[in-house]
Amino acid sequence: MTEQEYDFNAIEKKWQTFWEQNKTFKVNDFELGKPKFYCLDMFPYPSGAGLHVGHPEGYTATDILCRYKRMRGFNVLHPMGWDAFGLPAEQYAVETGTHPAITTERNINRFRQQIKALGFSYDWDREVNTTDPKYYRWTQWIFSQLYKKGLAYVAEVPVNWCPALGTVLSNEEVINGLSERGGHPVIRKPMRQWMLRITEYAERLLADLDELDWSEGIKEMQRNWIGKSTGAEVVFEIAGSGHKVTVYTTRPDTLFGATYMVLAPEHPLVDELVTDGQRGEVALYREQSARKSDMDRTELNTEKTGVFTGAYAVNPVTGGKIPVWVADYVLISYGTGAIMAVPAHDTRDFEFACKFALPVICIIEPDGESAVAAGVSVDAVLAGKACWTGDGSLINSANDMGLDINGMDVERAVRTVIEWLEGKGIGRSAVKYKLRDWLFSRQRYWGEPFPIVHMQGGETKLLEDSELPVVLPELEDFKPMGTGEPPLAKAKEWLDYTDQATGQKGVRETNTMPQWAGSCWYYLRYIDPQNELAAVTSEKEKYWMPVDLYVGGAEHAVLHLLYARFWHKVLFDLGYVSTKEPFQKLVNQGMILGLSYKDQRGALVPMEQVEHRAEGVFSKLTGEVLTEFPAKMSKSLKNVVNPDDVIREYGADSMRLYEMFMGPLEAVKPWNTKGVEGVFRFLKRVHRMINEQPLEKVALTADQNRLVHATIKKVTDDLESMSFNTAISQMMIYVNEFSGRGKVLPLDAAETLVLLLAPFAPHLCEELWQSLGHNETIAYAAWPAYDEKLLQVAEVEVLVQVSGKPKARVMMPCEADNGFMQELALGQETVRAALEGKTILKVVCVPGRLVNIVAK
RNA sequence: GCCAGAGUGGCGAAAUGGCAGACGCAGCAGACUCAAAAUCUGCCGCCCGCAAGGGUGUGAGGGUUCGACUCCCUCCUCUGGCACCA
Repeated sequence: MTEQEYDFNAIEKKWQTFWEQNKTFKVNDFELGKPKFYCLDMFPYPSGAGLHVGHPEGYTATDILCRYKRMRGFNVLHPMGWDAFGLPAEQYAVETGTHPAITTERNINRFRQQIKALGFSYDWDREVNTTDPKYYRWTQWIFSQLYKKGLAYVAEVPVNWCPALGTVLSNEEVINGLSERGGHPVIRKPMRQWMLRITEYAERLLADLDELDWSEGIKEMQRNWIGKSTGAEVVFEIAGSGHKVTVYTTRPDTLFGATYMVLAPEHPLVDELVTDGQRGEVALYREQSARKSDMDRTELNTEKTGVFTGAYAVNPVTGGKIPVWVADYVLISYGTGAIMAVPAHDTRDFEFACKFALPVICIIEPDGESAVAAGVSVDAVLAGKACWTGDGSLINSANDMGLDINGMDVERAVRTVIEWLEGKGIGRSAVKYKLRDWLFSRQRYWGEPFPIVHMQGGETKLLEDSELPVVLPELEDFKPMGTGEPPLAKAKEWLDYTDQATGQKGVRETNTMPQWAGSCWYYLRYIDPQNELAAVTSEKEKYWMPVDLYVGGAEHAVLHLLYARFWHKVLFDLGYVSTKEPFQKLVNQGMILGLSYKDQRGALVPMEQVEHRAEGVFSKLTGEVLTEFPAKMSKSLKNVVNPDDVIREYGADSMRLYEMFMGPLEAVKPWNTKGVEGVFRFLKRVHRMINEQPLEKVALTADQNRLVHATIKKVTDDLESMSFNTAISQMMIYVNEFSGRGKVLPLDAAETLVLLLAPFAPHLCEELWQSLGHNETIAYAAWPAYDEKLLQVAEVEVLVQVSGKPKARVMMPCEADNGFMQELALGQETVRAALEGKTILKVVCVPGRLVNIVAK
């Protein structure tokens, strides 16, 4: 055979064209006799910067799995699309006047071309784009369903208003009180907003997590976000007035230790309760805390503030009067916006009580042992000089109204107090969640319009399904008004609406939906992307759902995944989808970091000032020694790796293989271009081996056969568990064994390798498969099977240890029994020498592995 | 502060109770070459030793076990998330 170079460029172009022209990866619904496999990637936001090396990591993993599943006879749904609404395109439009639709289309084309260059086996006929009216028509339709079900409502709520950007921002877009883009200050401002009642689904969103095959870490993050707590609501009377205040507490057992009460500054009863003497001070305090930005709130975290209202509440178990304070460490948005303060057993209350000299009454004697472990003095707690939040024994907790919990532990006391309160009708057990309703409107242009019209009569009208989509109007000027009025308010003609039936006039809703909307249901649209009569037809939905595997970055651990689950559950309740949960299995790929450098003072040094020498890494400017460390890729450090460059130099197959070889998919790992050269060498070797070594139809030796079957087993098992890195290692071992200049290569060994490697390096393997004489694509060739019997060896090397120290290695039959092993081991000269003058206490035999002789 | 995850050679890592460091990168030595690239061969945790060999070693300390990177307890460090949620 003639020498051929591994021309990855020609090979990759050839097969990408082949797949495209032959629609190799077009998938049909309802394939007979094939199990389905729905494998989903988190679709990208097509930014102007193009793909970075993080995107292909997850995409490569899913592509390998999809190609493997096809070879195993699965009907595989593997689609791609674009999450294209969002702020960057709109900002760009404001700056340049370029319509976001144009920017978006340009970016999508770039992304599509970059993704195709990696040879992913997507069914491109199912591509979706959230900004396409044919798509967002159904996003609007789902909103209609939410609205009809009473899950969408308008409320005046405080939002993150950024005056510099002239828009509200979501909580995720605000970092330490500054806007994520531009770093402008953000203030709280009440505005009329659309909200979605996600809180109504809090319990199910929490409970159904248990059935999902997600990492415990992600599930725990969702649980914490939903933040369920159980406790009690207790009614306190305000002395000398008819008012009652309900507080929420998780520790009703500590009621005897409640020495004051705190209301949130925004609590509606503050005005009613405040005494004339305190009115001025309270008003001032409320004003101050209302003005506090998010940044102030986080920074002032440490120091507690508050003022006395002058009013007193009556502790319902002691009958004692306790002062009512106003303080912003109590949040109006959680619980009832009012608390009973138990400084002896709550760290925040303790801090506050110390600062304002409020009484501290200990009513739980700490467990001695746990107090010692926590470094807390029991005497100090009993004297009210220290705070104890752990378990213990109740003291000073009895009254003459039939309640006595002295001596009980916390758990029993909680139950007893709740029963007592319920009996008296002044309290009840209660469940609270941290989860808040979802602020669902934005004052932006580049988002889905709401299917809502405000009629002249004041009525809010939901548009008929036949009136969808409400298409975004063309605008010349995308700038926000600065008043909080959305840019759509400028689309004068579009705004006017006339009801076809009644002739009534109205004005369209000018807010748009947040970027999350489109991504809440895209996995359903892939199933039936062209359907103009429904978001998805029921038969197809039943066939494909749920998503069997969902892969994406952990940055969406809470929000996207929670929002999508919420919508899915609503659609489930309405009978539009057949599964309770959308994503059965979820895997989060770890971030790929760039190599970064810092100088002696710890200052970051950009890549272009870094010089590599044999002795180490130095700064080109100062000549000082630099330290290498992995950090997030960033424009400022100039350490962003562009996949295009990698593909140009080493090819898409090397790029794919390297990203999988770096380490476990879920681990965070640093990029090292030198590593790409390693897998590139491996692929060159495979290419050379099959093209240049004499290929013969010869029988494999027993050792070769064992390696072939062991490799099939290892690669198969590793693919099932998504351990791509070790599967690649095994194939390297295989190639190291079979390759060599002039060495005869058994045809079976060659074919098996090409089949096993095909999901990882599909272009090269299609080419090699063809050169091995196959006319069909390898994409649907049968996955090799292994024979467990061929993995077995007649004899194994067994390690003989004396008291744990290796002393000899002995070949023994695999099925040797303990007696035989022991005898053989004791017969070894080195073993006998080591046992000289010692008594054997015990012999441990592990068949096929080792013999350990314990002697003294 | 709370929750989760992770700490193994110069580097990415492997081994989930049985010979730590497979596989790869970098490095060193050699072959081929006028030379370079590519390719091939060998070495490659640390310490002592010319070597044979010995000692030591998976963040630290303790425990369970014939045997621990792996299981249990305490602590330290790093990463991610949440953060006055009563």
